Amino acid sequence: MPHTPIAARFASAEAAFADQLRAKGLKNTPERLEVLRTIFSRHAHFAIEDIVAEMRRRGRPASRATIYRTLSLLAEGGMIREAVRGNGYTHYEHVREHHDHLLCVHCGAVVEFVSAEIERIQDEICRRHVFTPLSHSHQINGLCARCEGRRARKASRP
Amino acid sequence: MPHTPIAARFASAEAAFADQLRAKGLKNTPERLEVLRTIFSRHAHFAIEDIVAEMRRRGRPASRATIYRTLSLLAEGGMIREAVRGNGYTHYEHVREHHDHLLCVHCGAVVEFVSAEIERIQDEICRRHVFTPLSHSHQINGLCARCEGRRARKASRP
DNA sequence: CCTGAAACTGAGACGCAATCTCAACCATGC
DNA sequence: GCATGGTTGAGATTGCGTCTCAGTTTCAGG
Repeated sequence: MPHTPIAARFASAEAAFADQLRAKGLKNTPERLEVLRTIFSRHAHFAIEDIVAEMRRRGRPASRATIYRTLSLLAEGGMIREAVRGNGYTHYEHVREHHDHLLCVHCGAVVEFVSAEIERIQDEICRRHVFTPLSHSHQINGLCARCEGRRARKASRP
Repeated sequence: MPHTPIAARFASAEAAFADQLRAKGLKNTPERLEVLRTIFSRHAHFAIEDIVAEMRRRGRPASRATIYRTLSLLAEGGMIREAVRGNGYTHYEHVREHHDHLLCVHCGAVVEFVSAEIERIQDEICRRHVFTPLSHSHQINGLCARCEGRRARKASRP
């Protein structure tokens, strides 16, 4: 196993997960480890089906129940989070530095954005409402430059 | 702040809805009108079940299918919008001035908030990405004061 | 007013993501 | 050994939301 940045993050995630499990008196099982590895080895955004498929491909299949359970644990531990809801099922993503999403409703493109200022204001709002934030989703739906251009070119209704 | 002219908005919503239906060659039925009235007569936020229950109480029951269909039409016409997703089912709300939501993941309570500053930053972000915003959802999930207190009390005796 | 084509409704079947159940299965400590 | 207590997976279950289709209603044009 080479010492790349990816491998490093990978290892620390494994360690963090192990700690979390130990702290709760839960067991560090091959299945759980494999879910973690599958997620962190490649996917930035992913749906459950991606994980199911990839684990099967790797010859380490796990049941949906186990994957859902592990995903909950990982989300609890702050290593992944629900990213985008809509269109039927939920997408997750690694937790990296925080960011939000622009979603093109026409072509489905996703652009990430970050705004420290928005984060700050959110905290302020939560304080004002005596509310303990756990997560948030901030998603702007609209048209990316290309799709907007394409639509403008077409004649629009009167 | 002036008192909201509920009756006026009500009438204009009916007219707007009628126009929308006519424009699409759809029919203005008692069921549709009743769904509109039920929504606008009281509910700021509501789930489908609220509408089902209230229409039954009023002696004008409608099937879930009809209600879902009408809700889609109203959303299309911009009179209501999906407000909060999570905890299983979707909440809708009237379209009024814009605002966003705090959702208590424990008891399901919803608090609204507005931030002109956040709106401004969003516009700025869209400009920077040459993105045409159509709608957005901004939702902070966490624990309201009451649920946080309850949890803290419980945690003190594991 | 009629009348018929087209749209609408309701009951229930269905689809589907997510959750739950439970018996068999470890891993660990005594 | 074997008892304890968490884990797994297959499949059942839940529950929101959508779809189907036969019977009903609307409304423009006669």
